Amino acid sequence: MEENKKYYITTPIYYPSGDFHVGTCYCTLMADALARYKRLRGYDVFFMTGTDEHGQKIEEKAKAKGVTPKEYVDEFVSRAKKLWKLLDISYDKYMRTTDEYHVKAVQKICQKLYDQGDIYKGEYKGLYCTPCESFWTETQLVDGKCPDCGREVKEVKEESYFFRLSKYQDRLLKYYEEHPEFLEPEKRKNEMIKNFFDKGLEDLCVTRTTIDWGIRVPFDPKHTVYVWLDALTNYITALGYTTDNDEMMKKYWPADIHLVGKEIFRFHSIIWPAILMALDLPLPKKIFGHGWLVVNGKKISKSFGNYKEPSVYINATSVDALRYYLMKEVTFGEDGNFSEELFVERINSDLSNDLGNLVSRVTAMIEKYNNGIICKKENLPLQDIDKDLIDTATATVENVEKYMDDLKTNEAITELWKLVSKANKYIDLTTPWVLAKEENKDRLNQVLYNLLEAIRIIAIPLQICFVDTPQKIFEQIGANKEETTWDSAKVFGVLKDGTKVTKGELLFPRVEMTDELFKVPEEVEEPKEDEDRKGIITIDELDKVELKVGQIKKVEKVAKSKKLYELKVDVGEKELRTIVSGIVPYYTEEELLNKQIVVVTNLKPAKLCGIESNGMLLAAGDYDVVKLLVLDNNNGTLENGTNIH
RNA sequence: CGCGGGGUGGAGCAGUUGGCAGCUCGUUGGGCUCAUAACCCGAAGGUCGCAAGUUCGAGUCUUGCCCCCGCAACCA
Repeated sequence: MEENKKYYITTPIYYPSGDFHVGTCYCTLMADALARYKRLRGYDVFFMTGTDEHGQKIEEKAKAKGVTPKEYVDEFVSRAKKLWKLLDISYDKYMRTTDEYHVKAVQKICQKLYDQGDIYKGEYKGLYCTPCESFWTETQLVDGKCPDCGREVKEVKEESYFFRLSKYQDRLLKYYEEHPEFLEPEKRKNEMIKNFFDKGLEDLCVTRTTIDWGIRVPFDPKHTVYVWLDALTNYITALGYTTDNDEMMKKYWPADIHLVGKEIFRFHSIIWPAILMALDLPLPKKIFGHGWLVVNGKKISKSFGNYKEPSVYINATSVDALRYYLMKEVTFGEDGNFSEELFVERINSDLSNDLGNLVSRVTAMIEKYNNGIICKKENLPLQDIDKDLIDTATATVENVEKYMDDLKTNEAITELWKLVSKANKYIDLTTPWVLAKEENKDRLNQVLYNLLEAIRIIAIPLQICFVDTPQKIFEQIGANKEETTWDSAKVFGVLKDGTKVTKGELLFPRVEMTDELFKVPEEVEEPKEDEDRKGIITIDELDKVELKVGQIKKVEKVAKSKKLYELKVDVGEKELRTIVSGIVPYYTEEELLNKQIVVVTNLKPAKLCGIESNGMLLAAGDYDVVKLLVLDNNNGTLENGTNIH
């Protein structure tokens, strides 16, 4: 067993521009599980999470809310901490890039890199939209114009400082080759090499003059430090790097694992190691890029209607249930599917039926047949089924260790459930209720004791994943502290004779899937009020909208697009109107042909995929359902071009 | 030819270095009554997207094609 070993694990520091959803929780929960595992194994764990609080977006968000950037991020951080508390995240430090020590350390790092020539002054060339204050690349432009506002962009040269990333290309590649475990999963490493190294790394722009909300560059204060040197460095500044008090740095660096989402894997696998090389610091041992959660098969997004506050799931079930689902159902490193139906299914079958029911039936029998007292008989012969149970139990923890060390979290959980299943089967094979009837006390007690031991051995590694349940189990089976240590789970026969067992409340009550279960509580609609008021129009304004009966005469798919039809519509004019409409997923060409529909005829023309659209079809629905407003005209009396009031 | 991920029994997934195709749920027949209508045993159900190739042998390697998803674009 490794003595006095340390384990430094980090999540990314989150950017306070959006809301947390189950996907964001996923990363932190997995990091938490790994941290808990290492603590159980006796490691000195330092687990850090936090927020990346500078940058233009924050400035804008704060402005929109009418608060200072600092007030804005403070508010966000307090919400984040509340969520982590709800999820029982066992972080040791919450890192904030606005903290004084970080700001100072980043400045020192910049200065050092500048002094040694790794940062140099250059020119950043880009296409800039002044009203939007944004840079765009050629490919992002729409018809050569700003994709946000449609206005002209101009080429701007901005004085900037660059980090000599290209200088480190060969060293990085060599490092990857010599340390195959450095970047995982392997497919993501390959992606990096293929996408970036094969093309050659370019030097990296690390300062901006257009952003005010950031750390000042010490040798040129009109510049602020851009995200790379500000955010990535948090992993070392939090340990006191560059300060006199750098004991933490000595103790915990290099990090054992940076857990990051696949979208920021690139920064962590290329830029961050290069910065560390420049600072002459050892590299983290592993950077793991996990996948994303999709909800009901789709990316989590408010516009898909599949976004919910994580608390909705927790309040309807339990923290342990959510933690279980994410750890068991998602293959670590791959994308995973979260669906409410599957979530309920897992709770009922795995947690209620298998685990919860096992504890329930065993504790009930001990109370019923032996007044809740454990009777340990040391000298009774073991039958084959006993040996089988004991062998499985004593092997379980070592298998869990093996899988956890390989970051195969779902396999680790599966391993535990093999023992759950074995114990349930053992009850059926030994039929304690028959033994009780036959008054075969010795065998009955032996069987019940074996079952309690199996439960104890299950509950110990369960602490990796669960935060409440293991304690409840320990209380029910009367296990004390020494009987719940990690190593005690490798030994069968730890619980003492005479221990009191108490059947407690159900660990996991079955959950019924209803519409109400995961209902989002009615929100006080704060920002909407203003919009509503703005949304009210007068009858005169309504009259401005010209609605006419139109008939679709010709339908053609727009080749370049997945969603667009080019329609020729008769609205009673000499020529047919060309209208481009994004309803390919909802209607076939045949369905549309000759339909009479409602058309907005005085809408300003717009180009879509190069085709000018002159009007708009009215339709009901959102992303899932779209139904055109089709006119009921079975007599054929309604003429195309008729006004609609 | 923009980049990437994926297509495995009804559903959700696993399949490490190529070697008789697995898991959970669901369905179905039976057993049990200690337990949260829970538990246990048995059964049905797959030409592993399509086609070709390498091989004694391919879900696993190569090539081509089809489809889905994400980024991007766009959603009038």
